[in-house]
Amino acid sequence: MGAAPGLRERKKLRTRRALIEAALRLFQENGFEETTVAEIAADVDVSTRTFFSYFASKEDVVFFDTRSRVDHALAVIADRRPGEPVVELLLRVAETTLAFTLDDADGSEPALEMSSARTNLIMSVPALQARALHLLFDVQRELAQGLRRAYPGELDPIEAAAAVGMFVGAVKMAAITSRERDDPPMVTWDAVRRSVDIAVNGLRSLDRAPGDAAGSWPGSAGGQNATKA
Amino acid sequence: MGAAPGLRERKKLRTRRALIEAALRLFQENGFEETTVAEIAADVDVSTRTFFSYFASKEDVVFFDTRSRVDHALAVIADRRPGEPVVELLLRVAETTLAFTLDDADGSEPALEMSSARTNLIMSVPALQARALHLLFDVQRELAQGLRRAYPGELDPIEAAAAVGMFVGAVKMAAITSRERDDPPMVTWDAVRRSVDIAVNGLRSLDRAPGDAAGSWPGSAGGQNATKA
DNA sequence: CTGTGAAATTGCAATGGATGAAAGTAGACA
DNA sequence: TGTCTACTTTCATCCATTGCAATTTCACAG
Repeated sequence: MGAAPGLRERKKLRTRRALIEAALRLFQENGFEETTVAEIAADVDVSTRTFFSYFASKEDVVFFDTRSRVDHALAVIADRRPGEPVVELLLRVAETTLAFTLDDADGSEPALEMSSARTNLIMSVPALQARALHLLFDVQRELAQGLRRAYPGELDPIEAAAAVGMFVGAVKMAAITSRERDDPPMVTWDAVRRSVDIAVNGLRSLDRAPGDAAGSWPGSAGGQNATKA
Repeated sequence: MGAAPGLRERKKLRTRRALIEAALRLFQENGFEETTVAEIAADVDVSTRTFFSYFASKEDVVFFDTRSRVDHALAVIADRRPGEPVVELLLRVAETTLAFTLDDADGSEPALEMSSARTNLIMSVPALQARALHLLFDVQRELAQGLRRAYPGELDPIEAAAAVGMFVGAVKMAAITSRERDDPPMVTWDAVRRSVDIAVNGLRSLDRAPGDAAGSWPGSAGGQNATKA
């Protein structure tokens, strides 16, 4: 790979990171809308104009590490195991992506703590919410395309799109619903598992007699945590 | 309901409609970004400031009829038939909402033609895409809540959220994927039906031997249209 | 070293969306 | 007819975002 990054590159990386850190800190301390791009730039001692040569918008700083995570997921899909069912692959993508994220998505920052704070920030700022949803949408298209390529002749574009859409859709709504109720991480985690079960087994499974075994993930709580209805 | 709308109300309605029509027309003719709010306002002979007392943002004019459609869907959910399975209800919500939309979502406008042109506009303008996704997200939360209320004791918040998320997610991605390839309406329609089938039967159903009967909607083409993979 | 070209940064001006405040105007209503 | 109130208009201002031209800073060949 690239041997000598070169001063220029290093400097750019440093500036980028500084902008990210300053931005996230200021957003935390003073709020997103309250913080102006000028302030962020000033904090890093660059011109406002420079900020926009690093990020397309004020919102985008917050999602600085999205790309690497998506690429990771796409890689897993591209390397799908021969004969592996679509469900299995999607499950594996979810697992590994999470692991990758918790590990160290980019190359710095205390992933775990920051991740949570950032999620709160995103959920509480409409503009960020919108950006996140838009980003997620584009990601889904990429995933669907990757899935299609991984199963040539077996999965048509519509099926791939629907599969990704329902999987992501289920997890997204479940996760958000859980976080909204201030569920502790473990409970939210279980909510995600359950939503995956539902996606795997279909909407029909919701109408079968409750107490119906459906666990499809190793370690699933079994889909039975009757949260306060 | 309200008997005499009163001149004041009528005038307000008229202004609102005029703004919507002017905006959509200008967006069509000159493009979304190219059109300024000032131009729209000028076209209707009101101040720019007034525009913002009718719509929170430039984007929002485009989604003027979303509210009524959502309310319609929520009404269907609230009136769910006793003993009706969740899947059935969701299917029915989709059906009736579509019918309602084609009919006459608001009270004017040639629903069909406009609908398509508007979708194209939305899909081609990032800002509108983002707004649409954000709106859809909020809608999903409302639907999930409605669903939860419609099945007290039978559906916990997570299940309701996951159900709505996967259903909407599947349909959204399938529909968009189809439109992107310029599929004719009929084909797109079939794509939606197939995505519903997948959501109903679960991701597992994708890995079963192809040619597996799965039609769950009256008139479904059978989920077999092998679109050019 | 040193010149030179490419890449990055900066300053500056302008556009346009969005909001707050004060003042004006016109229906609603007694 | 004369308020009361809702809706508009003006006016001022903030701030994100972008284009442009000038300037600075590396990378690199000579």
